[in-house]
Amino acid sequence: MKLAQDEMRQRFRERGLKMTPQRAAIYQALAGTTSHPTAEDLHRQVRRRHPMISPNTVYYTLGVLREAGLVHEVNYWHDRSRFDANIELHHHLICLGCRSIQDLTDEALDRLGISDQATSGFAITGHRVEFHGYCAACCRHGQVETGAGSFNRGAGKGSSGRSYHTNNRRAHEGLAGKGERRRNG
Amino acid sequence: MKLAQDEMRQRFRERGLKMTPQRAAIYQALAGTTSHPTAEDLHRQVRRRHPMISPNTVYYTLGVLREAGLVHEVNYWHDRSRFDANIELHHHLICLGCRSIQDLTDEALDRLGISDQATSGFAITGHRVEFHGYCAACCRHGQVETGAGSFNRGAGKGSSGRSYHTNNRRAHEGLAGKGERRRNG
DNA sequence: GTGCTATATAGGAACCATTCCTAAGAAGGA
DNA sequence: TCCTTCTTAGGAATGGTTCCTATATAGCAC
Repeated sequence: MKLAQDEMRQRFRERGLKMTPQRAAIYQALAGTTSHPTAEDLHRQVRRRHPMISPNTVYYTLGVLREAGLVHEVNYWHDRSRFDANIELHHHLICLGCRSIQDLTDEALDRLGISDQATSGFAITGHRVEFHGYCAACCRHGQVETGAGSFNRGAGKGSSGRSYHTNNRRAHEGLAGKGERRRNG
Repeated sequence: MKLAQDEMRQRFRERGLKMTPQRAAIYQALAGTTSHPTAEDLHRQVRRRHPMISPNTVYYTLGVLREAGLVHEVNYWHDRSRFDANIELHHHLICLGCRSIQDLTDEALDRLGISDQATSGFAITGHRVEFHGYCAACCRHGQVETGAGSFNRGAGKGSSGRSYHTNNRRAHEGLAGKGERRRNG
């Protein structure tokens, strides 16, 4: 959904946030997608209209928006944070193949509860359900894995999704080291 | 639960994993707690009996165990991965105060489902429910926050839990920079 | 408008959990 | 006992994110 400038300005003002072109562009970009982009994704997109914007500004702004309750941050893998401007209660479908995240709204899931005795003094303020599996595209392309424990597999910053397991095998096979990384500057 | 050596050896053998003292110590340490320790926590604990063990070995071993389906990895914040030897279906109580994670078992939650049309072609293989709130200890000590959007707040590697928001304020207040970090060698 | 002040931005350096690389060591089977 | 393969330790590297700082700008008061 494309947000009207006035609507955005009001949301910012209500929370005591200054409105700047960069800030507006970042929030607009996030509000305009349901794909849960990373900070880097957002930076790349916003840079089209603000070539000088720094990653730092994107991180800082996302932090501010998160503090203000205007965006959510999700971390299903340990590689990078992903963001979401949908702050209504909702749930997630997490694809183990391509790592995409889809929103899921379901009133029955919204109403989940558990007995006080099961929580032993824990005061619950909210909840969220995550469903794991394979998105339609991954099902079509046969990305479905059958191995055990496939969720939360091989993330990590320097690895572009390789698992720890490949650690030494790669060395023995003489594969390229740090050359073929994701980043394309 | 303290695992018998035989039981552990069998679990490893079933999955084609070699059994080493380091590996046994790491898995034993994880199986003996419900606190969802980090790799660093485990390294610290295992080092008491294996002073030469390297963090690398801990990371590698946890990766192997995860691949084999013997442990789960969770990433509720973007700071560090946390691990769990409980591989039965269960759910989590996540404290927004001290960031502790408690296991929660509940058969009704285990049976959650959604209609096929709501998932639009997504093939579900599993699910998990996360409840957010404040643990009993944090409730006692008045750690409860009332602000909006308090989940997933200010994580990040270099920050020891400080939020992005403090970025510039700290500079203006002239607080110490990188001196007072968590790590204690 | 103009001026003022607090906050935002950009850029560059730093941080540190995690991974990569490598050689030497150990487990488990023949 | 030997051999092969997987593990370990250590040290270097990686890269998402944060820190530091000077400069720029939003928003308010006049």
